[in-house]
Amino acid sequence: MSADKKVRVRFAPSPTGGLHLGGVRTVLFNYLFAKSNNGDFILRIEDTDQSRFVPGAEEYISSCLAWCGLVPDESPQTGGPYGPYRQSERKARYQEFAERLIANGYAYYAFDTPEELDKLRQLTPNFRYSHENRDQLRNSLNLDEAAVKALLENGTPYVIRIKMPVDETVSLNDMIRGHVSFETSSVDDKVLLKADGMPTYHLAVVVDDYQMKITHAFRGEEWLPSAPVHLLLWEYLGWKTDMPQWAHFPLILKPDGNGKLSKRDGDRLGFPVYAMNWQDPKSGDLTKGFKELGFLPEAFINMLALLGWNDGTDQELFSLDELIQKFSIDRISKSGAKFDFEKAKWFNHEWIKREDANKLIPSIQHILTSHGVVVDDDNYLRLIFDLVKDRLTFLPDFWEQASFFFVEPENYDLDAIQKKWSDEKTTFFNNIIPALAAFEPWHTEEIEHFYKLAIQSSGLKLGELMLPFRIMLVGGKFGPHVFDIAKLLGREKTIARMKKGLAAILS
RNA sequence: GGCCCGUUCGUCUAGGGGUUAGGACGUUAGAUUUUCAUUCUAGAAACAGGGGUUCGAUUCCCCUACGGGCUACCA
Repeated sequence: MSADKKVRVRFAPSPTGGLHLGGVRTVLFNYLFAKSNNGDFILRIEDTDQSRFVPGAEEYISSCLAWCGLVPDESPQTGGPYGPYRQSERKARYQEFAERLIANGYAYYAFDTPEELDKLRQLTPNFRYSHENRDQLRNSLNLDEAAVKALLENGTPYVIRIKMPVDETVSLNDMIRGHVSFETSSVDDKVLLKADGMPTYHLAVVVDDYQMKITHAFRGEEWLPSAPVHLLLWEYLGWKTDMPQWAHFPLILKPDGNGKLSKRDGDRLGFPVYAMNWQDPKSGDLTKGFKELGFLPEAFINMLALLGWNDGTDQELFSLDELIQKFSIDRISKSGAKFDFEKAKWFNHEWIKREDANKLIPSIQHILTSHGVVVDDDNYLRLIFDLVKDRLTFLPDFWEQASFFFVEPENYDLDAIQKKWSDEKTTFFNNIIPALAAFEPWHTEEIEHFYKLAIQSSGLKLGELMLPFRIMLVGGKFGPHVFDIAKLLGREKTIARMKKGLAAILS
């Protein structure tokens, strides 16, 4: 790759269901690399497996990227100069290149049926379709030309396989792992073109990366074993000088034990794995996403970025812009990272605290609406949010922490105060309620001062009269500073709640 | 089984031939908040093992162990 080429990277998911957090991290690293190099980020849909195609999955993936703020420069939706961006729509191209490989002796037709191969795999331990036994199978390597021609002409289904060379070493210089090499003899003759005329990943990724002028090909570590196939294809197709630079990202592992994190682990351990809610169109099953749980996209992105990458300092909180500034591939670690939901929660908490409240108001409004509450004063909502945001792990926690501002308490935590109640306290409240009703100005500090003064002159203890006041306004032993609550509730509601609360205590 | 990748506190990680091996999450203990949470302070907690190389290895090399990935007409 010459240095003056514009950086172009791609994320190439297959539209088979929910978008896994590992997928989002791959997107993120691609995106950060592209944007930090003034490059383009491309979304390409790998829909070559028709049997696994799931309707709606492509749109879902785009929505997830949009929510995360990782918007592609070119995609099936937006188009671009190197389309189409769906592999199913590029079908004809692959056939042509597969034939070219055969013509040049780098690939061959294979007529073995899947059933025949299954049988062989059962019968022969460690069966591989490779140089060791390809001359005993039904393919154009051992069939004579006329026989092959006849098979082709009468429509016998076939696949095209790469002919892996014997005893060669292919190697790549991975941007994360450095020099990695493979012996070609130990690699199978992978299928390049399937019987339905669609390419497999191996062919498609090379053809598309070439035609879309991809400069850097990043993917998960699970692809490393098939890298020699791709390397050879770049060479055999005559494009070696245009081959992208490779990087294989470490895997995201399950929190307990080891192994790749899967959707099942999330179900089992009680946390989301998908970026957004995903409803399977066939089964109707709904899988929860980070978005709907109440994660801020900034927190989700930040958490993912730190799973396998750091900037070398102690900083852990980064905005997307900061990440673009500071990202570099060579600070990605080589080893897999276990996903830690506790830490993910911490990131969200931090982002709820630091995010501009105005940005969150629409989401807060949405939460209130879902509980049947309408608040038309955004400014009032912002004041409340600022008061309770320290106590939120997820955005929807706002309801538990602040609903009493909008809905009068129905039940009171009477256990906390009733048994220590006294006539003196009743007298105190009977006096303070009308006094507050006339008190000016209705400001936090002034109310607090006035209330405490009243306690003093009553001869009662401060501690005995704080909690009852809180229970009257809130219903329970929680919430922010009680005089802040009174202030925001307003005089009228405060007085009404005190009266109602006192009645409940005395009942 | 074969091939490939990896290994620093429980977890995410910094570091790198000579350090009291640093930070964060979680955890423990205190303080503050006359509610709860937040916040603050302090503590416990790690270089997989064995060989080299070296005056000196957690750091470089090799082996072993362990873990993971791949091994489909799936990506």
